[in-house]
Amino acid sequence: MEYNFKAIEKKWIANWLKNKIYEPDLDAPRHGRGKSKKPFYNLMMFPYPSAEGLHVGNMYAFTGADIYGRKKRMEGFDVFEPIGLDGFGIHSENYALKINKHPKKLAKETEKRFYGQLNLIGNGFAWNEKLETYNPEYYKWTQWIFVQMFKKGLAARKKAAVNWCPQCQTVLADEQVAGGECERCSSKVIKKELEQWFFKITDYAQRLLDDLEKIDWSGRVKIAQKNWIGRSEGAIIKFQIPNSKFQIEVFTTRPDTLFGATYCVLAPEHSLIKNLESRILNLEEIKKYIKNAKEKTDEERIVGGKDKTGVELKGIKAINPATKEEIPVWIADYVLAGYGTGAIMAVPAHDERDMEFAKKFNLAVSDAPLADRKEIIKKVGGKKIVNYHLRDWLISRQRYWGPPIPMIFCEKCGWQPVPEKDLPVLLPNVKDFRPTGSGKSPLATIEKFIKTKCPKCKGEARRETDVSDTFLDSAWYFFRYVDHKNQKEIFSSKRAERWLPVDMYIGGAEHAVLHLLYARFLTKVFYDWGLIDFNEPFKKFRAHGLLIKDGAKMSKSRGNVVNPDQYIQKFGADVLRMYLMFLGPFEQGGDFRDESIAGIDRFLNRIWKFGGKIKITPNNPASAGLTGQTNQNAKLEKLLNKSIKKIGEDIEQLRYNTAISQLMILLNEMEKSEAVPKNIFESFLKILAPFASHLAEELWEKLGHKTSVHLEKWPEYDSEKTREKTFELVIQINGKVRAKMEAPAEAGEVELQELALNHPLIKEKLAGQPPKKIIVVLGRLVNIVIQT
RNA sequence: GCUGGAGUGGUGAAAUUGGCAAACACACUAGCUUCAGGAGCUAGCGCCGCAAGGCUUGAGGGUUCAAAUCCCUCCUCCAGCACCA
Repeated sequence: MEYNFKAIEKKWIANWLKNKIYEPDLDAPRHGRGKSKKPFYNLMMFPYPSAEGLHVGNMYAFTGADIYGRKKRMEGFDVFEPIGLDGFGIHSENYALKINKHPKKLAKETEKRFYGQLNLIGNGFAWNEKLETYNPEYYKWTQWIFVQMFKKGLAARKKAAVNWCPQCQTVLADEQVAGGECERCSSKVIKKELEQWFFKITDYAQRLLDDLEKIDWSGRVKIAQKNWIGRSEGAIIKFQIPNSKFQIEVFTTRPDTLFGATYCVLAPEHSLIKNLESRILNLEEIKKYIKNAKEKTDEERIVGGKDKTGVELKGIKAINPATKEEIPVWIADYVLAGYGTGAIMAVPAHDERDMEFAKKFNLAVSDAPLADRKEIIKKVGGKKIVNYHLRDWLISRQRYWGPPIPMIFCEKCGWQPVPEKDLPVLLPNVKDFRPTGSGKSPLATIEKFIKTKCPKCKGEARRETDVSDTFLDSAWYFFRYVDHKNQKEIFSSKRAERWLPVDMYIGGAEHAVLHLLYARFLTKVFYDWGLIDFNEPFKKFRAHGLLIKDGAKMSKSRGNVVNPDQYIQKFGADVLRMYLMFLGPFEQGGDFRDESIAGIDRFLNRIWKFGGKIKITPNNPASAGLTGQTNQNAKLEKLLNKSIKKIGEDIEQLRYNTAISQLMILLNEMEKSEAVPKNIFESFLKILAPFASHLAEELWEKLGHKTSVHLEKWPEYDSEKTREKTFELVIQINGKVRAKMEAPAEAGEVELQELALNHPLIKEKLAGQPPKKIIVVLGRLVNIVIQT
């Protein structure tokens, strides 16, 4: 009978749903008591639903995560594997703009489509707990978080030069600018001076850095976060401006080079410049330079970096506190306003950039010796400080498709949070959701929305019209999964205590300094508020690799994006799942090539045929007597035990490619048998089950089982049975293989040496020459070293 | 420039962490089979060589009885950060 994957997969998807085999009891007591099992929160990064449908990259990530979860379930854990949609935000909204469909309408359609597809990929999702970030039941709590942040002093409005994407017509957080381009639409980002809402993630910089030590995460992601936080230790040193009350405060990591500081440089935005205006002799020139610098994009400032620009503040000098010499003061845009004090002391002898600048403008270069690192700061009245590269999280977005920021401005009382009882602030259903281009959100055009009462004085007031960053939605969704219907509180502490923190999290490395950093931040904030008793959200995180097609990353612009639907249609979900996992190590990614799917398709068909044809003998092969078949069974049993061990270890390390190859080796061997003991075939189905979830289930049922193979216990291996009685002894002469022979596994050094020296081929090669040295590696090889 | 990671057959990749390089597949070749199809089965398949044999893990050197694996020098590719003082 042909393997009818369509019917079989459909049958089991319905069966699993009906029997709720992937729905843990979220309220079960923690563990130990009664029948409740140990909880295991198996999380994957929820997708943002683009209308093109599920990307094969999503399926790759989800399959890898699901296999891990399925094994944990079989190991006796109560596995919780939720799914949802990150449907609010610029990505979804930009697509809505492109096809000119209202985001709300589009969301309903993509939701249906995505859930339909996700239902077909063979994952063990807890469908009852699904959530979408654009539902008021969800974003009510996103807004609640904002209100608490404000009340606790962690949300504040600041005027700053912020990133502005001219295409998306909104501001962006630093983390959402990659190489000077908008993370979403790849437009060049420009700087704008605007007043915006920020979350004070910088208050948590040190904790975010320190706690990286205690979590089990992919190394590359930890390193990326560490670099992003960018701690550097240094000092602030003051340079007095003669005949004035002003000083230039500079930040340096090398105070010991102070003697070589031959000029100072201020960032063009530096506030001191205004104070000194009356004394600047070339004020016009300076003003022109400042104006120019502000209009440059980041890109221009960086690319222009090779050719530094700057203007001297004529009439202004500064005194080097170490040498007491008067040195010139410049402004230049190679000094950044947002880092350190926005001013530097330039030491051309020890800094390439300063040297470049000095050369261009013919400034003095000093080769003064280094000062003593320990004392110098005190001597010149400086102070030690720690600086971070991390900036505060810019949370405002001048867009439509997000949770309105729940704040109200009153002329009398200032900014007031919307009272909790009035949440959610519903996103109004406007017709024109397009960005206005005026620097304001589309909500700013809706009088009815804006006009409100001040919660404090009840006077006339207006609402904030910006929405919050979509990364706020996704920074806490894993908390909500455990209690997504709760409308009284963000989540119950009972459920959080049972299920959180997340045991295993799998997702893309591209979120290293975005989602993964924000989620850690909010978790620490929740901890400080007493909502939870842990301060890291994900105990274990593994970044999966990237799927490549035709040698390049899949992207719409290249037109090489693979949609899983057609493959599921043609081969079935099991084949696609296994094919994706067979491509290469999960954490490394792989090259998607149509032609190689055939190998997995054949493999699963062979399993199917084998399951239909084989004669199955009773469990105990020893009782069958000493026949040739028994020898074959003993061999099979040994291979099975080895396979259970290897596949178990491979899954634990996400090395699914080698686990699958071991399954193939096992099938190859089983096919050589005329009859296979029932217990061996059953074990094979169990270790196959995490990979080919439907096929394994169908064959399991065919063996007469009434319950799901996915609820079976993961087989144990007998280490006694993985051990061979003999091994192939490799005999080398001067490190080159000259002969091989069977040798007893127990053989000692002397015995192996004897065996090697007496081997006819070796005897011939040696021709009576005495060995200089003999190295014996037990259970492996003998290397005979002779004179050459 | 800085920080990580990686370079192994025609292709995707394995290699018990210093012990037989190329497992498992794809593609290819030959044969069988077939109501001819992108099906199934069998065998072969790193390179040179008729063979014995020799060579082979980006390049070069080193350590070792033994190196894809450790050390040094260099080259290439990928990812992230980048005028952060």
